[in-house]
Amino acid sequence: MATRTRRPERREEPLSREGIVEVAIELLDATGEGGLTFRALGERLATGPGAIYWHVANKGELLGAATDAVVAAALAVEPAGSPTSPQDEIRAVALGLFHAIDAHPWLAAQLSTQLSRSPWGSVAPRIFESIGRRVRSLGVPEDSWFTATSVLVHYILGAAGQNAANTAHARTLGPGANRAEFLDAVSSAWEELDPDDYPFTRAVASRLREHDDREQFLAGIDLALTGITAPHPPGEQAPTPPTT
Amino acid sequence: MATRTRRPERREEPLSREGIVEVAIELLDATGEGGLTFRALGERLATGPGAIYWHVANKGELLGAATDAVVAAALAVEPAGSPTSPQDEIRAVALGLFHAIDAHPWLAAQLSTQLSRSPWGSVAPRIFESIGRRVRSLGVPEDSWFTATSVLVHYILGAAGQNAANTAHARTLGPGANRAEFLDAVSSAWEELDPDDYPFTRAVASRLREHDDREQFLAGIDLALTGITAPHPPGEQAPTPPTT
DNA sequence: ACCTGAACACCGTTCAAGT
DNA sequence: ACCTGAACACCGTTCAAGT
Repeated sequence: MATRTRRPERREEPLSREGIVEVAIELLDATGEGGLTFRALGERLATGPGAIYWHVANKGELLGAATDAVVAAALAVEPAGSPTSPQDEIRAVALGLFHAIDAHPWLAAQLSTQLSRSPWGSVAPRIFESIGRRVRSLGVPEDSWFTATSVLVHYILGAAGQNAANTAHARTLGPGANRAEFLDAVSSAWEELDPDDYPFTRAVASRLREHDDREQFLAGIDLALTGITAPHPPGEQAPTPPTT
Repeated sequence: MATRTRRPERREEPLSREGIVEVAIELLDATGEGGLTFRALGERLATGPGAIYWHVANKGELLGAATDAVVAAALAVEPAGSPTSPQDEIRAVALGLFHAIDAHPWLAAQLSTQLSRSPWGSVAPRIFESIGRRVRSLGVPEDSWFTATSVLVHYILGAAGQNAANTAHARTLGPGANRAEFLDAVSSAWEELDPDDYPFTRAVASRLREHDDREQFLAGIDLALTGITAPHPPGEQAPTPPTT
């Protein structure tokens, strides 16, 4: 859906909103959030900055459309053949978003913007629905649907954003530098914190060094799932049977 | 700590980094992220844009310093007199951040930037330490310290950001409009989604209308705490006794 | 209907010149 | 040491003019 045709170097076809969004994503991937410019975009599309405004209202809308396209693609790859548990499906959806954010680091900031700035847009319901549907299948009481889905979604986006930043930073450390070297640097910085003020952070610093981001991410998902499916959350009633 | 002296209209004292950061926070609160400008800041400080660069390297550093100051203040208010449980302390710290983000809506985006873009800075360790220390007191196995703290921190920042956006949006809806009216609008938008594609989102839409943000936020914290303190997370060993 | 590109009103940042 | 303010190299956005 995102990889239809190579961008037209000389442009035989007229501009289209779809094509503009596609090139915008390429530009964002290649140059980061600051690299998306109406002038740079115009250059890649062999036109001026003004032409784009015929198809897109402003930069915010363009970023929103790019975000929606990437998220829709990431959430579309779920049809696993064999029947799976809701837990496994939630892990799969979470990993889909994890990889999308890793492949498009600009997505992390964009997603928080979309979720908070325009919850009525298409991005928020898409993610919410994808996770929430499985939460419902988990058999948690209806009272907890919203809370449980919120915890999962916020964790997924936050942790995936963290991971993507690690990947991105590792790249800037040098050509041969990898993620392990970057985590090593952060770990060292944390180990040099004041022992009186930061005992905990110092204690987990070493763990940062050896941790597998994907593994770590899934551990967080499982921890949230444990809370969601626990007999009854503190101060709440016992769960009702599944409603599927 | 943030409200020392009113800004010097004619400036008797020389510029100071501390004073600049203080006025930057005022400007951010009053005009939002887009309103913080070296020119606007210079005007409030009765100077030109160039003068600020003597005390602050660039805009990023200024935003980082503003974020750190607000977060430090929010986390400093924890000395509850009576002895409390780690759970209560985590709730208190979470609420402190919740209110700080509500009072300074620009903080939400800034915090994700700080956490992912500069984990070696002061903001990330501050938050991590404040939550992590209590997680440790909960008696969870050391293996889970990092995961548990991550889940809590990501949820807190994500959900608090969401809440702050609701507050901010409600304000723009009109002078008399309140948060309930805004949530009502989002709720209505969700109820008009396609029933085949968005059954879950439609189902929880009504719940959005009646929900108390603070209550909702704390319910998420409790859900995470349930997962963290559950007998043993799936695929992990049994917890070890507390290490405090 | 769609595109062009100059022009406008901004930015962050630099830097010679001042005190 | 610290400040001033003009200047530079950008932005997003608009809009008369073209096809």
